[in-house]
Amino acid sequence: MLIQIPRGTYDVMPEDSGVWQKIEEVARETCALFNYKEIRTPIFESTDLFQRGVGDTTDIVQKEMYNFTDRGERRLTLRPEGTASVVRAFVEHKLYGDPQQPVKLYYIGPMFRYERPQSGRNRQFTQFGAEALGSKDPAIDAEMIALALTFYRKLGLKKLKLVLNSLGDPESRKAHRDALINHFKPSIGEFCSDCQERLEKNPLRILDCKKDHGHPLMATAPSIIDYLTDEARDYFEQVKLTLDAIGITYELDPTLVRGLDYYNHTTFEIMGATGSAISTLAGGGRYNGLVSELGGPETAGVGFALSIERLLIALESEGITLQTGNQLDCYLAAIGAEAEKKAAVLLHQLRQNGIRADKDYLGRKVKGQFKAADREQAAYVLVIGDEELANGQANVKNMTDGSQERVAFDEVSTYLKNKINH
RNA sequence: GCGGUUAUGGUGAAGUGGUUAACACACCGGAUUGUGGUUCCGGCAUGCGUGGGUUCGAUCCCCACUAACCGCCCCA
Repeated sequence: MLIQIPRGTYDVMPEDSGVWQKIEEVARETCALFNYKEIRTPIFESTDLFQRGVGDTTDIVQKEMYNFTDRGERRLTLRPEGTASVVRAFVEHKLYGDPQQPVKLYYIGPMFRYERPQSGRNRQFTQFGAEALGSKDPAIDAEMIALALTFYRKLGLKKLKLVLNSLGDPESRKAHRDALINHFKPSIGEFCSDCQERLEKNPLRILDCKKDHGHPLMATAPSIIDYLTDEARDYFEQVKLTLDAIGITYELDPTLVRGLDYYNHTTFEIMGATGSAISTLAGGGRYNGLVSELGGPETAGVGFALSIERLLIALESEGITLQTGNQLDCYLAAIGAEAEKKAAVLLHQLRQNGIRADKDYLGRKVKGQFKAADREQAAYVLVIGDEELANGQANVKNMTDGSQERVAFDEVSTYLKNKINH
């Protein structure tokens, strides 16, 4: 039996890789615009990093990690997300001592979670994320959001919705958590089994439940907003004011909870238009305790991550086709053995002059060579036969309008360079 | 981890318990002895996800497995 690709993974085939390259290019462009520098960290890390960073009680750590032991008995994990690694590197390389503060970083790369695959959910998926470490200015929370939105808009997405919430500082969170437990506990028997479990583990999640969302206690549940300390409330106000000032609209959702333990204060999600149930394109927020949790000095941090796979779904459902520009400039069609030799030489010359060129290697007839040129969307076809060899000129055909011209072999490169703009 | 649907060539898909598994697109060749995107003609699955079983015989019936898709949970 044929060996198949592992479950939940996929190949990006040549016909699609141009789109991926384009997306990555726009991501890098956007980061340059916002002055974020790339960081590349390993694809696997110590299991401990994620247990401590992401949080031991999260679903990610409890059931979705790809863990393995290497030959040296080290406990390692394929990274399920990017922030923990970035913070680890930040601490390990003592970037908190860098004169350039805050430290603004981005990454693009594969992440791994053991999950049941479905639309927009894979076991290996690709995240583009950014992190700003070392500043607790609410304006940088807004910058993070602006970066993600700018990236999406550059790609042409229009149907975007920003959802915003604040989880407050640890003090606020604790007060709210206690309030939730008190609110639901007396009648928890009326809720689904999942919610009963959530009561002690993570009462916030009860508010997310789809089964019980009609229960009267849902509407009257205490909102985190009411439990924010003055300081946390003021911080959140500043974030909103900054967003208002730069014209970014948002929707407040006090039930917006993120799945990773490290979040506090601002959390946000960007939703997009997708055909199916999953519409969260990006998620992020502030994680002020994480750096010290991982052994660094008390350092503030904000970040987001977005999935390229989900972005592709959103692009498709908005009917956007990215321009990739992988077309060939020139295809050489040769007739006869002598012409074949000449074509090989010309081909090399064209390429050295920066012209994307190719020729036939299957001994096809002229017609077949033209078909091949057509498939490659070649802008020009250079025909070389006995006649051309005799007078030292190639027959250059413009494939768009069908016109043909004779051009001396020596001038072909210059001729084509003038016609092609890239 | 749970539930539903599905699995035939490069692609989309029809089909039957029994000699050659429709059709369309794509591809290859020819008509057009040196010119693509139009037209016409021809070629193109010893094979119907994998492994078992029932049967004289299975792509079609039964079981298991695997995978994909959709939903739940959760998330990007």
